Amino acid sequence: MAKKATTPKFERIAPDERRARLIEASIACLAKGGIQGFTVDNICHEAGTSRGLITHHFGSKNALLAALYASIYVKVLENLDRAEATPQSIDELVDMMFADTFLSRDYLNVWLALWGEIAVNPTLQVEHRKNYALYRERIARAISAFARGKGVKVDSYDIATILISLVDGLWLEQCIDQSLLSLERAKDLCRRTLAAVLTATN
Amino acid sequence: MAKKATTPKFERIAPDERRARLIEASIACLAKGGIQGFTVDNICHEAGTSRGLITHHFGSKNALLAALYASIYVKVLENLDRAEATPQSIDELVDMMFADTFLSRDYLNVWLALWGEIAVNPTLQVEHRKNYALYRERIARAISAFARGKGVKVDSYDIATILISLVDGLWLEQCIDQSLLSLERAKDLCRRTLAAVLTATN
DNA sequence: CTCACTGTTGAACGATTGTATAGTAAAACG
DNA sequence: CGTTTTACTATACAATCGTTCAACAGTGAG
Repeated sequence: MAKKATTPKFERIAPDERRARLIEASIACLAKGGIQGFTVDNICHEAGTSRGLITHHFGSKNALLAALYASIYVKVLENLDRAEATPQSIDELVDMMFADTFLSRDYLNVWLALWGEIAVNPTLQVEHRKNYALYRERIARAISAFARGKGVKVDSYDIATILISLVDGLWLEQCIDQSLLSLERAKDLCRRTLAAVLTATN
Repeated sequence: MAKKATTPKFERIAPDERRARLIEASIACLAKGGIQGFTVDNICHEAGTSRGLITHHFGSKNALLAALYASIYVKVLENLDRAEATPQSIDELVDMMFADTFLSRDYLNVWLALWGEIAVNPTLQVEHRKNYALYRERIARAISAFARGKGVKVDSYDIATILISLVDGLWLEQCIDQSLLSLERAKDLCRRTLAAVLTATN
């Protein structure tokens, strides 16, 4: 036997990178099995680590869930910023609303689990309040810019709230059963509603 | 010791009645702790029975959840039938949408849990498809009747889909954090949107 | 009253839950 | 190279999970 050329028994990486991987694995588990699939066993198996790492890096499973929520909203806001600042048409505006990766059907169970937790967990509630305000802020700005371009004066915050709720509702119904409502028809109905609301405040 | 006047050790009631009570207890558990609170221990403690009864009356916990879902939708449709057939104003129509007991904040976790299950469980998916169709049917009829009264011609199914989604979305946001959106403001935004959509198709 | 029926109990089962912890090993530093 | 640090593994733990099952007991029929 010459030199020891054995492969390392485990990969030792920076804590931030490990945390990111555990969050990613957790999202996959949530997507697959909802909050019931969000177990230490599932997550660590998905991440390819042993079960001790969640406690080591997050302190508890609940803390991991909170970190997961924060991480998702960071990305949602980033994606929004990457999108065009001022949509030129209602089509563009609606597309922007539906564009986000996290509004894919795969994430239905993720959002359902998070919403359920937010309603119960005070820490997440505070986090949500902040994030939702930021989210609505940007949507309102986009609406405001779009309306100004058309020479229309609107209450952008009200319309942003309507639009967000409508998109959430349509997305939800479409996720739950696509045969009842396709994504394309959901967008269509959204465009139609938005057009009506924008001209009504003319 | 004279006659035996001991209180019975348990209450022996008709299977249907027992099933109803177990479903009621299950709803309470779901409301309190989401799908994580939906455990045999919790449910039977809430219902005041021993743990064997769920298997005996439903076969399994999952079957109980399916029965619960069916039971809720029966009541939702009943409530809708009890409501005025043809709303005379947009206010009445919107009030009708928000009126249902099951759109109380207490039921947020119940719906989140059920939606998560529907998306996964094929049996519930079939059940949902049927129920949602019935639900939309009645909403569409109400819209149609209302519009006819106003002398307006509308595509009542499209508008029903929009209205249901909007109500769901607004209700959701309002449940998750009331400080971001109150119920009264949600109704207000709903009225405004509905009015705009109805006049736009004029 | 006696018997059959069955709604109901409660203990027991193995599997799985989240966390604590002792020990291992990879990487950084001198 | 040797030492220190700490990311990491792996086991153990009590608690709880859903389900099974044998025995109990309330109720109506005969």
